[in-house]
Amino acid sequence: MSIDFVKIGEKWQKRWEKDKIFETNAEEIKNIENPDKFYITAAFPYLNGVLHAGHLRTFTIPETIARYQRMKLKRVLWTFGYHVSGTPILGLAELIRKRDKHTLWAYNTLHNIPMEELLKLDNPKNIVKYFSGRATEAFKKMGFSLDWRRNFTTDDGTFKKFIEWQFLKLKEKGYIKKGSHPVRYCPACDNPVEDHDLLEGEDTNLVEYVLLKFKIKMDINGIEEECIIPMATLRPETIFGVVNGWINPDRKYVLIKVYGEVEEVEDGKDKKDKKNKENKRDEENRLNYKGIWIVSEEASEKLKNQGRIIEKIKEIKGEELIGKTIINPINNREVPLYPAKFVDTEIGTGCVMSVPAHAPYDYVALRDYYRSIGRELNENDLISLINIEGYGKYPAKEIVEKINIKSQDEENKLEEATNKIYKDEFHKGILNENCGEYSGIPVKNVKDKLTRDLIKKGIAEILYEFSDPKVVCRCGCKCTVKTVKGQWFIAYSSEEWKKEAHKCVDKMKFIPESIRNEFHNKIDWMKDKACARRRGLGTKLPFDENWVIESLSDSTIYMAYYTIAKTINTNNIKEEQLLPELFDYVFYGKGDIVEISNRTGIPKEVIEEMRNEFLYFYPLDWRCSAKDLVSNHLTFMIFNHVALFPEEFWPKGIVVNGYVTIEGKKLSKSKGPVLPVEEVAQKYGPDVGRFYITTCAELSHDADVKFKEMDRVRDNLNKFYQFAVEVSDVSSEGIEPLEELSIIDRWLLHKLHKTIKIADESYSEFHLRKIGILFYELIKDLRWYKRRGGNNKKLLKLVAETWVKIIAPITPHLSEEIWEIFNKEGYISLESFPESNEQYINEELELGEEFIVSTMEDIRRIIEIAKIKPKRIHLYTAEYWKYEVLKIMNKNKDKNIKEIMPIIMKNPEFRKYGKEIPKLINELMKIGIKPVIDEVEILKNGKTFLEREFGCEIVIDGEDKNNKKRFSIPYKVAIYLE
RNA sequence: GCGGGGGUUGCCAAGUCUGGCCAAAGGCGCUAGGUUGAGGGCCUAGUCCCAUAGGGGUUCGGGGGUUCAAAUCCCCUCCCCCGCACCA
Repeated sequence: MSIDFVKIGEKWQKRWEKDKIFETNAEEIKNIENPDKFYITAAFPYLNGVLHAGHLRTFTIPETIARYQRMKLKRVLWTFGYHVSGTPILGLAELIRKRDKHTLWAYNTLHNIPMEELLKLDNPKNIVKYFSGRATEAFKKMGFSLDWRRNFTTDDGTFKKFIEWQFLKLKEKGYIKKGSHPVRYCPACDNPVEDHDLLEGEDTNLVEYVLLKFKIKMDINGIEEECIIPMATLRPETIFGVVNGWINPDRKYVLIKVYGEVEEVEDGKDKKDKKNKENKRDEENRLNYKGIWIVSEEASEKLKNQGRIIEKIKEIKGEELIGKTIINPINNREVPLYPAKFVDTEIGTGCVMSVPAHAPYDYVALRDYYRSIGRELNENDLISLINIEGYGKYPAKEIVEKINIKSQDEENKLEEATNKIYKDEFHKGILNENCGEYSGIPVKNVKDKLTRDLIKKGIAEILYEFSDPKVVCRCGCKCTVKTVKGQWFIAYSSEEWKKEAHKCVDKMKFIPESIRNEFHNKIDWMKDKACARRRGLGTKLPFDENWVIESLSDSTIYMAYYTIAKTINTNNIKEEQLLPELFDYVFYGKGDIVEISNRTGIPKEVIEEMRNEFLYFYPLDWRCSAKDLVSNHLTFMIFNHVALFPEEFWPKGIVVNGYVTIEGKKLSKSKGPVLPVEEVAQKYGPDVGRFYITTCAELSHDADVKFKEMDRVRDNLNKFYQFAVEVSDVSSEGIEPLEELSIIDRWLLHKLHKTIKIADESYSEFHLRKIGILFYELIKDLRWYKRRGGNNKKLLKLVAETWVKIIAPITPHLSEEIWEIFNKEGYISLESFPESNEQYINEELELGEEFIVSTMEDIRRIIEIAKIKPKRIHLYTAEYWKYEVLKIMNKNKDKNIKEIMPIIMKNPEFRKYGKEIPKLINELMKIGIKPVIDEVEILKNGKTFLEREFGCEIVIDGEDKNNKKRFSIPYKVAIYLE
């Protein structure tokens, strides 16, 4: 007879729902400092598919903890919303509308959507509706104890009002900025390209080239004009060592007039001016003339894409530039332009500066060039700018000679040499006396500062380039880097904001603790984040309706919205009523409630309820998520909280779990496996799924779902059920007083109370795997108890009653079912967690059983090796003085052997065993320093048991046969088989 | 490159913070026995090598060190995974 986990799942879910036992309301606040509440959330799911095994793991963790805290009699707020902002849902709708074959296949088979239903999902609205329905279904089928009145999607009008309020506040605080921003762009599609729209080059990064504006005199229409020849480099510090420039003589270069746009500075105050600024005539005036530039033809396109307006004057061939003099803007040094074929005009500007002291390419190219004009390159031609340990003044020269590079054609060798030199110089190099005010600064620290300084002086600019030129859009066209103008940013780079965020991280709790540091690092790394996009679902920026708030930016403080969502939803409050003043009152207590009530048309009491819900449940106690959100969402959450809420409402803790794979395979929404949550519920039943997913791996580790192991979980839960059924008709009332219980009963009671204690701690530390281990231990203990002859029905019932509560947070349906079988009143979900009683905890009982086990193992071992079938087994406990030694060791646990030895030897009684003592101590160390137990008593008590086990007579401390007794030490009896 | 996490006995996976009960939990697989008379079953024992009395030997990516004692602490080194953003 076994239990149907699916059936009991449905049974109890129906009852819970009918009785609304998981709906939570704030209490009238008595003590804001320490209310009896517990507020936990998980990062809500993005709904472009069904919930999968990864969601199951991340969400079951807080679900279990919520149930545990409820049993600790806290008022628990635990609910879910759905994330639908951004472009993926739009993209999915598009694919379904186009009847994309792969998409239809994936959603039909992997996400389990009937084709008829699937074909209707050709617009975002239907997708949101469909998947939110499926998600809700999945949560319910897994028995999640959620307050559904607080559910919403990020596309709901009411939620959008909340986000508008958030962004207005951020702007007021000066954390919203406007600027330009480089993006990956497809010229054919005329659109920014997202990761999933790429055919090739997903791993490509943007690299910042520094353009150093060298001067050059050029003849234009008969007039000599001063032009700019921008040298592109990744190592701006080498500007101090330039001895010439390189031009590819065979390629096309252009002379262009370059204008930069004056950045519009948005300080949030001059909204009235804004309209004027957009006026065309004004735009002309905002152009900033930057002179005539000479760059490769390809580079001129890039400049155009990256915020410069250009006007072409004429084209020339590279060779026309050869031999001309260019002027280094940092020191006005005049150097010549030489030809070099290695110059790739597709990279940078097609103009390269030559630093032969530190760049192997330059060194070899210059040597080649000099040789072609009949002279030899020597050290006087080089300018050293970096001192580096292990190298002389001219590292490039050194390495070229060392690995014997003969000419520019030896590209592999040159590449190798360059990598080596760059790496060494970057990590170990220090700028030398040729670098003016920068001398003495390590290379690795100088780049940013120098670049900033040079830009400020007007002698440098930035040009973005892909780290790998092969970036191809889905349409087949090569992508470029384009600067988006007028982009809105959240100013996460702000130093004071970072300071607050660090402070918050310092105060928070983290599980695992090691991620705390990751948050600190991430905060330091934060740059301004583009927070709005041209398309996608979500909220429009309240102050610029051309932009939609980007999806990671509209989900940073929504936990605050959960607290009031119930009031908004149940009172059917309309979005128009949710004015910013209302949120100001609810979250800040600002403004006059009567006035706000009049303005919004929301009754005063309702507003007060919202205020109270927020005050009661905030701050958030725990935020749960998988580890992929650490570097984005979770960090943003911290930033936004510290910006928008006073310190007492900052989040208190973050829990991060690892990923999930299925039979070793990564999850994939489009390729599988997915393992929809509903499938787990239907195939295994909710409790089996919940137990497995919370206990199959350590929290922070990745978990690999193995179906076979899930079967085992089902078997073990079933075993527990059988055990409960067996004792269901006895009462746990009237168990004998402790002194009258048998050793093995006392042992079981000890184990039970110790387990409660450990389970309690484990739950509060999110150590759910431990609960699983304890559960398996219980099964093992019960087996041992029976084997040892234990059969106290009342006690067994007590164990069952206690354990059914201990695992209730993980297997609530099974627990309810057993609770009902036990004829208990009410729901176990609302019962209180068992409490451990110290009076039953006695470690010696456990040591005693371990002693029996190890004795049995020893006997069995001897039987096996000696191949004897004993007629009689003699057991000898150790001589008295050996226990005395162990006692001394127990008293001096903190001391090492060297220190203990003299303490023992101080006692003259032990001196006569002088030679034996060090050996004994060593052996005892091996066994471990355990308290002395009454071994004779324990053996006597277990005699019958041992005789049954071995099928022969056991003699304890009888006649010393074969002189065995002397080998006995504490915890290790001497054995003689007869 | 920067930042983070890892490498344990056939496999999965504890142990590492707080050195000694660590030849190293637990699970899977495998082997033997029992129970049962078939059907994902239960129980017991074994599963690095050697050993006819509980012993010995070699192990925890590799190398070195500290210590009476190291999977655990320190130094060096090799390998694997993840993140580096505007994308959820």
